[in-house]
Parts: sequence; C-alpha cells; structure tokens
Amino acid sequence: MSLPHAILTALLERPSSGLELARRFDRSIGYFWSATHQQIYRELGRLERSGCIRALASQRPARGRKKEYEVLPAGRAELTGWVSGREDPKPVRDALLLRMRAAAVVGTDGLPDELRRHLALHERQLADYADIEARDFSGRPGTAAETTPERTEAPTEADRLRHLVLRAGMDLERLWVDWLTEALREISAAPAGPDGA
Amino acid sequence: MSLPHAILTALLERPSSGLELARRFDRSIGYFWSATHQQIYRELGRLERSGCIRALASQRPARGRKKEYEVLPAGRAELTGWVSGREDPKPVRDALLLRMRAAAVVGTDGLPDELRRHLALHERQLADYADIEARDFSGRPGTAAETTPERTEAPTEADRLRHLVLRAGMDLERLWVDWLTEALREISAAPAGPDGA
DNA sequence: ACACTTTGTGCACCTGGTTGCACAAAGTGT
DNA sequence: ACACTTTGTGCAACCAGGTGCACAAAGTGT
Repeated sequence: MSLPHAILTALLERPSSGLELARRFDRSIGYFWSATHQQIYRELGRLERSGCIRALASQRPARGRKKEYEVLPAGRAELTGWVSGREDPKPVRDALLLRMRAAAVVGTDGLPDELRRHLALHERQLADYADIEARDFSGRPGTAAETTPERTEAPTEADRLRHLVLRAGMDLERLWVDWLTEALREISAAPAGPDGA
Repeated sequence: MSLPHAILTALLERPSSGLELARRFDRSIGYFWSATHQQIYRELGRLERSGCIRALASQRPARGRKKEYEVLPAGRAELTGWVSGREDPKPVRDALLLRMRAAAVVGTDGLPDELRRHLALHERQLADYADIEARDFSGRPGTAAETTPERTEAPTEADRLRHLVLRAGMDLERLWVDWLTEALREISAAPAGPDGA
C-alpha cells in the first residue's frame, strides 16, 4: 500500500494534475517507485473519495479537462503516520538470481549474453543517477567520488534526505554492476554444460 | 512469471511433495524468491496440467495424501529456455526509500526507530547468510572475509553458481546495513522538523 | 472546414501474490 | 474409543500492479 503515499508525497512537493504526476514518476520518483498513469488516475480517484486530497477548482470537471490536486490535512496526517509506522522490509525477489540458480541445474547456455545485457543496463542507470546527482546535489561527496569542494549553499535537511535516497539507488546499481562482472568472470572460468564439474 | 520456474528448479534438484517444496522455499530458495504453500500447490497443479511435471505414483491420489512430483522433459526444456531468455530487470520499488523521501517533506519524526529496527533485521539476515555460507561453501573467499586456505574439494560449477547467488544476497544485506547506518548518522546530525533547514 | 497530433483523463480486464479458511489422513496420549 | 496434534493438500476471495484501449479537449497545418 505505498502508491497512495508516493502520490501524497509528490503532491505535497507540488500540486499537480494526473499527467504531471505521471511524468514526475517517470523521473525522480520513479527511481524507487514506478507507476503508470492509469494507476495514478485510479489512485487519485480513491484519495479524493477518502478525503485525502482535493481537486483545485480551476475548471469545472470534464473528460479531457486538466484537473489539479492538492493535499488536505487528512492526507498529510495519513502520510506522517505512514512514515513513522512499522513495515517490514519485503524479502528479496529477483528473477535474475533465480535464473542463475536454475542455471546451476540446467547449464549456463546463453546466460552470459543476458548477463552482459543487464550489466550494460545497470551501468547506464548508474550513469543517469550520477548525472542527476551532479545536477541536483552539486557533486557533494556522499558515497560518490570527490569533486572540487565548491559548496554553493548549505543543503537543507530535506535536500540531504533526498540525496540519501538517490545514493541508495546508486549503491544498488553499483552492486549489480559489480556482481554481474564477478558472475561473468566466474562463468567464463569454466564454460558451461548442464550441471557442474 | 518466475514462480513456476522456481518450482521446476527445486524439483530438478530433488523431486518433492508440495509441503517439502514449501519448506525448501522457506530456507535456501526463499532468499531470492519467496512463496507460500498455497501458491506452490496452485502452481504444481498448473505445471502438471501443462505437462511440465508429473506426480510419482506412490499412492493413489487423495485429499490428505502425500504426492511427490518429478520434472518431465518438457519442464526441463521450459526452464532451459527461460534461463537464457530476455527479461529486463524490474525497476527498484522500495517502500523504505519512499518513506525516506516522504520524510523529507513531512519530517522525520519516529523514523529513526524504524531505521534502527530495519538495521537490526538486515544485520540478522546477513549473519544467517554468513552461517549458510560457512556451512555450505566451507568459507571460501568470494566476497567474504578470508579464512584458512583449507579447500577440502574443488567446487563444481553448480556449487560456484549457487555460491554466487548467495553472495548477491549477502551483498544486498550489507548494502542496507551500510546505507541505514549512514542514514541514521545523517538524520541525527540535524534532528528533524517538518521540512528542512 | 478538415484531418492530425498532443495533452489529458479514465475504464475494463488480467495476472501474480497474499490471506483465510477448509478438509483429509496419520500419529499420539489417555 | 476418543480427543488432540501434526502433516499434508487445496479452494475462494481479495488486492495491488500492469496492459490495452477509449474518450475528450485543444492546438496545428493545409
């Protein structure tokens, strides 16, 4: 049950219409919670019905008419509660790891190509994040490489938290890049064949 | 569509009944793909109907009667194809990162406790993996700390792949431990308050 | 006036995972 | 003989996310 909270967060940062939200999900928010525009509209409807958000009365509602939403006190309260609440981390569920495990049984034929493909994808994603970091967080240290110590302005608490989240994304991509590299070396060391030795 | 493949893999490693599979999912398989026993039974039914697996004729089927399955050639072929096929990595979707981002907007009240709780959970999981590694892979190097170079036997290819998968799990847990530690330091540096500065 | 594209909203359906519960056989204690 | 627990199988309902498609208004070119 995270999508409504993702939307509330986005709406608190800036009141938006459904399509604007969808675009923001494709960018900054999407790197830790993705959603399609259909999901977003559906959820906006629910949030409005439950009194968490309200449509700004810019134009009277009609099918193809833009509709902007803002968060109501109830919505903010809901979000505040959710942030501090308890919710266990969900167990890992990764298809690639599963495929690797399956390859231990049926052989690694064709796997290396797929691993290389994933490697390229993760390298690309990492590079994109690095760009975002350079743009939005002016290359401050964090986990990243060091740049010239040209701090323009002391970052706000909110900035530091957002940077932290981005860094988690970068760390994850780096993890996969490293792991895939290691996996490719491991596999090429002893080519393949159904089941080991 | 990974659960059927997870089951095929498990069944190839050793023919089992539904409950045995469920138990194995709670242990080794569960660290990258979890499933409840209900899911497993449902999927076993589908796999049998589609000719990928077959029930061993130990007893004639009845409601409370144990039923063991083995993989048929069609099932092995299906799995082999899946291993080498294309399947993009799914975008990250992590509720904790989302909550952190929300905290940047509504404040970090109550968050540190939750972060500490997650930290403990991940440390625990990492320790469990380390135990498994020591038991099943006799503490060979990998990403882990070095032990005495007492290689008992050269590992098979299958062993090395399974170890690789386990190491990915360990790397992930380590990532969260490190990130949570950093996050806690970052937050305690400037206590809280709704929105930054 | 007309077709075409872009921006914007939304429904209907499907799928995979989760929860709750029920049913059946076999073993265990009294 | 009886109740109780353990082992084992399974259905039904639900829920969140994903896909496909439709509809509406406004702008753009000819």
